Order: sequence, then structure tokens, then C-alpha cells
Amino acid sequence: MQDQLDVLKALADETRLRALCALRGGELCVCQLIALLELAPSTVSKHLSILRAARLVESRKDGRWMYYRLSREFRTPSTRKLLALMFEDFEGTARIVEDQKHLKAICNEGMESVCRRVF
Amino acid sequence: MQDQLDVLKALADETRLRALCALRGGELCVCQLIALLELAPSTVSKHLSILRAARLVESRKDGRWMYYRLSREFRTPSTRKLLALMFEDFEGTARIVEDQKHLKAICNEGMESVCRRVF
DNA sequence: GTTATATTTCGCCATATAACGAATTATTGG
DNA sequence: CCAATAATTCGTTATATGGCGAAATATAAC
Repeated sequence: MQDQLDVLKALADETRLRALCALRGGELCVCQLIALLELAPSTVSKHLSILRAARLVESRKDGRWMYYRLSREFRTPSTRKLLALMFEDFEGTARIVEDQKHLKAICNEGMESVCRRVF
Repeated sequence: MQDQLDVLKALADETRLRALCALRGGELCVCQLIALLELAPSTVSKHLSILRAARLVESRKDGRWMYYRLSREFRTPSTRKLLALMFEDFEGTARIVEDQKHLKAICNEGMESVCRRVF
């Protein structure tokens, strides 16, 4: 029960929902998520570790960069459906639409520049 | 967005999940929920008010007794699906199975007796 | 090997949340 | 009306959570 509860707790936070929505478009580097969420690196890192502990995201390291993406395999079969519903529900809310524009700009900026900016 | 977030926050608590699962079998009096959850009346009342604020449950008053049930209409269409998934996920977990037995005993006991016991 | 860079971990603070008991409200029964 | 009962609201306390900056870690660049 704790595992499923961890998933729900992970979802019950606006910042983490925004991060998950952002990852729908594909993997992102931590610095890009920092730029998107406009929070301290340590704060974003903590949120990502909570999402990972709930197995909603997974990460891969590439040199100095750490990339996060939505998990391919979830803890329970219904978690995938849960996420799909979540996305359906939040798709189109002002914040998420805003984030999508913002993220597009961040991706165009190039990672080197984003990193220099946020650290 | 806050509305949907309130739903997720309401779901991200073991006690409230147990209450929701218990209500699947039909409406229950507050005193029965107090007996099931084994928490102070004021605590249970607070949890129920959180569930109601998220529009996951609704209540009706019958004399001195207040009955709670799962909402018939949810805030968004997908909330129904969300709850269905939740139930699917928690169905069969040790705690919920235990609660089901416990609730059966509470319902057999009769409300007068339950009320006397928990207050 | 030293320095720079990207990320995480740690320690701290402020706020949010869950629990309780006491006081309050609303309704029934004498 | 007055007492009893069911439930809620209020005030308090302990713990959890989210935020930050500083320190630690890991990798790349020189």
C-alpha cells in the first residue's frame, strides 16, 4: 500500500505535476527543468528524487548531465492509466500551457546557455 | 488547476483512502467511520471535510446523524476514472481487506451501539 | 592534477498537515 | 425548557513538506 501511496503523494504537488507534464515531450536535462520551474537547483533535485522514488521517472547520466524521462515501466499496471488521466486533467490548464511555451524557448536556447544561466 | 490538485491532495492520505474505500459499499454514518478508522471524532470529521471540499464525497443529514457517500457527480469527468483506478490499485491490499471485515462487524453491531462506543 | 561545471546531499527555516481534547452547534427526547 | 447525543469547529502540538544556500560529489576541461 505504501508504494501506491507514494505515487499519489508524488502527484499531489504542483511543481512535480509540472515536471511530469514537461517530460511528456521527451527526456530533459536537470538544468532545463530548473529553468522551467524557476526554483533552486537543490529544490528541483529533491522533487526529481521524489518522483524517482515513486518510480514515475527514471534517469540516465551522460557526462556531467543528468537526463530524466517518464518511466517506461511503472510499479503497477494502473499507474500508467493514472498518469494518462492526470495528463488529460491538467492538459490545457493555464500553468501547463504557459510551461509548454516556456519549455520550447528553453529547448531552443541550447543547454550550455541554460546551464550557465541557472547555476 | 487548484481544483484538480485538491483532488490529488485529498487522495494522498492513507486515512482518506480507507474512508473512500469503505464508502464504496454505500453511505455510512460518521460514527461508523470513526469506529472503522479508530481516530478521534474531530479528526475523522476533518478528513471528511477535506474529501467533501474536493467533491469526492457528499453528505446528507438525517436527524442527529450525518451520512457520507461517494459523490454522484465529480468535478471533472476524469475524476470518476481516477477513483476507479484508485480502487483497483488498493483493492486487495492488507489494510483495505482488514477494513472490509472490520466494517462488516461495525455494520452488524448497529448504529446506536457504535455511537455509544465511539463518543 | 587542478579547476570548472552539473548535480545531489545536508542543514536550516517557514509553512502545511494530521492528530487530539475542549468548546460549540444542532437535533432529539424527556 | 433542559439534558443528552452526534457532529463540527477551534486551539494546540508534533511531524511532514517545500524552499533555500552551503558543502559534497562526480565528471569534463585544461
